[in-house]
Amino acid sequence: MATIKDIAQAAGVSLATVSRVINDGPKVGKETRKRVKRIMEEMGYRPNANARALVTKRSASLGVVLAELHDPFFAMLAHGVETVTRKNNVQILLSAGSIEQDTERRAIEILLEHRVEAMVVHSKALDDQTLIDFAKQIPGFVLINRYIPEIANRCVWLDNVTGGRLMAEYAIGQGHKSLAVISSQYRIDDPNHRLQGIREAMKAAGIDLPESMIEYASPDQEGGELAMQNLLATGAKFTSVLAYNDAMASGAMTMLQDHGISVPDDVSVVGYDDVLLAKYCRPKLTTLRYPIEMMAAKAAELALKYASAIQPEEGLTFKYTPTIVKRDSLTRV
Amino acid sequence: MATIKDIAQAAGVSLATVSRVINDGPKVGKETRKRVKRIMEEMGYRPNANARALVTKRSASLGVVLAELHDPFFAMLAHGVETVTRKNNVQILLSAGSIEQDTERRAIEILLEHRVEAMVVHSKALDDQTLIDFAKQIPGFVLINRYIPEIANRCVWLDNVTGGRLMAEYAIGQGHKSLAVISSQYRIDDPNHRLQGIREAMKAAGIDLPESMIEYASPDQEGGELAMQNLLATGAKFTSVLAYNDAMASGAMTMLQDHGISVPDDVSVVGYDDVLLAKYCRPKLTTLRYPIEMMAAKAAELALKYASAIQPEEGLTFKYTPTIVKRDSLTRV
DNA sequence: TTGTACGCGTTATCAA
DNA sequence: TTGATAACGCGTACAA
Repeated sequence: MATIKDIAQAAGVSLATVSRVINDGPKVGKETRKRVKRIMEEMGYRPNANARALVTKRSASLGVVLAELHDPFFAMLAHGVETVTRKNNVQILLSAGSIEQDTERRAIEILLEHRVEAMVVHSKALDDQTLIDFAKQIPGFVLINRYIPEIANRCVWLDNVTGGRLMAEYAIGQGHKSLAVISSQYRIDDPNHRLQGIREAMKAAGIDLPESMIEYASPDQEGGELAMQNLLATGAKFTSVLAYNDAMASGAMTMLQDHGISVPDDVSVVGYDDVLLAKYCRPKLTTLRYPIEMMAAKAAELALKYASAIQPEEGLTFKYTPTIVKRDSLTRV
Repeated sequence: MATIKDIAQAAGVSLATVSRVINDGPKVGKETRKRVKRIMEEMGYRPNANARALVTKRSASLGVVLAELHDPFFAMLAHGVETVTRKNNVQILLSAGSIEQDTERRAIEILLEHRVEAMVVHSKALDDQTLIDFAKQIPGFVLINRYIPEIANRCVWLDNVTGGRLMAEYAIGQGHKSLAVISSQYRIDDPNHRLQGIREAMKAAGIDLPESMIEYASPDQEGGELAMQNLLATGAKFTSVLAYNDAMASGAMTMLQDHGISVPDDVSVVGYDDVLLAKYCRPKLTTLRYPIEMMAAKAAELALKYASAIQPEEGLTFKYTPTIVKRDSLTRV
């Protein structure tokens, strides 16, 4: 591949001049500029981003750490980031970290080695201190879906406690008095917070939530089916089910329907996340909107801003609150 | 950030020695190696991937060009690529190209500037010749979801003609004699090929397919609803509908149900792609499995292989054929 | 076993 | 308006 040197030679000028032409720098003769451009074209010249990054210490790339790409949720996240990187002419460097300490740390380190300017990180496995250390070390380091008080202005997160509360309050407001809950078996913050919110709302309404009405399973369609199966097996009575996410809600609905139980006429179901399938499944899912795409865009903007020497103000906070999306899977009782 | 020079100084050795330690090179004293490693650890040293790429002319990264990340289909594609890059310790550099000539070309050029070793490209807008030129220029250039005879061994693609034929043959085999078709309004190859396959199968069965039984709309849920609405409005009679993809099929089912028409009892529906929602929607969608994840993994493997000087044999071809996934949206009639 | 010195492709500083 | 030239951080012959 042709280098700047080849171009200079072919054009009969110096490296410096070519460099100026490439970067639209000033002080280049009109004629010279034209000629150099033509030759670059002819020789199919492409600037070497690596060499450039080396000398400028800026890589025009933003790193993204996430778990599984085929999860629609992460796809939305990536898309949110992409909308802002595109606007800023920045490339995305992906690093997958499958919710394990070692791989998550490694994912971050790899991005560091590539000297990405900024970084949007979705980490559930690493402990607070490790992330705080990274944040101190990397100006453009922003966490998404996680809140750590010490680095609050680097966190873009969803208030899951309020989210849980909203789910329960809505169901209760629609007359439901006996609720079941389907939660995730992974004891990370998210399910804990959502559950906490649900508990708060139910307590405020004077409704009991015995542990027997909570089922834990893997946070996907199969988990939802399994959890519902277990719930039904206990013979417990309930008029509505609050699920950890839409996939579980969908699984729960399937299992209910397989048992000849109508949704929402016999049992109502509420999801969480509002991913694509919430609109596609039947009945359409009443759920909580998790504005992940918007949040991811915000995170990317912040990361880029912080990276370009604009240091964060101390008091800032980027908390988002989910909102109820009323569709067809919950009915008044 | 500490450089190799800082480490050398701190450890009282030369650059070369440190470099050898980093790359697990031979001929380094056991003691020295240990000491250097300790100091690297202490100083938080991270090799600079850009500098390394510059001198080795290898970037340990694979570029991916695709349209929209939030489309589950592309999310699967990205995931397929990711499974093999992970195994090979290669990073993914993303470049989105939203099905427009200029952005697609630009996306490829950007990856080129980053000197990615290999490239998996999903391009629908660029013309054959442009892609052929890129392929000739870049050893690790592989196309996915597209077939160009001149560079057959760089193409990983799905046989959509056969796919269309399979859909129609299956419906016909189940006794359906009056079929409607919902196609995409974008006149790119994919819908054309699928339609062609459908026509072939119907012709072979001696069934007519008048143009009035084909509706064209945008290839998403809304498009599916709209197309079905139009179909119903014409008053035409049909016992089954073949859709361009699962999203359209899902939209069509919704619209049918809204009109009190039962699926599959009154009208059967067949999708294409077998994305997540095919399992989630009700009734579960009978559809064609598009093994995009496997294909993407294959493409990534090929790209990496070709990039590492192993040049493709001439005769090779990477054609995949979809298969029918029988679920609940089509019934015998 | 270790060190020296050059080159990778580019930008940026200083002269001319 | 242009041109030398010194970095940038690293790998690697070659020498010691």
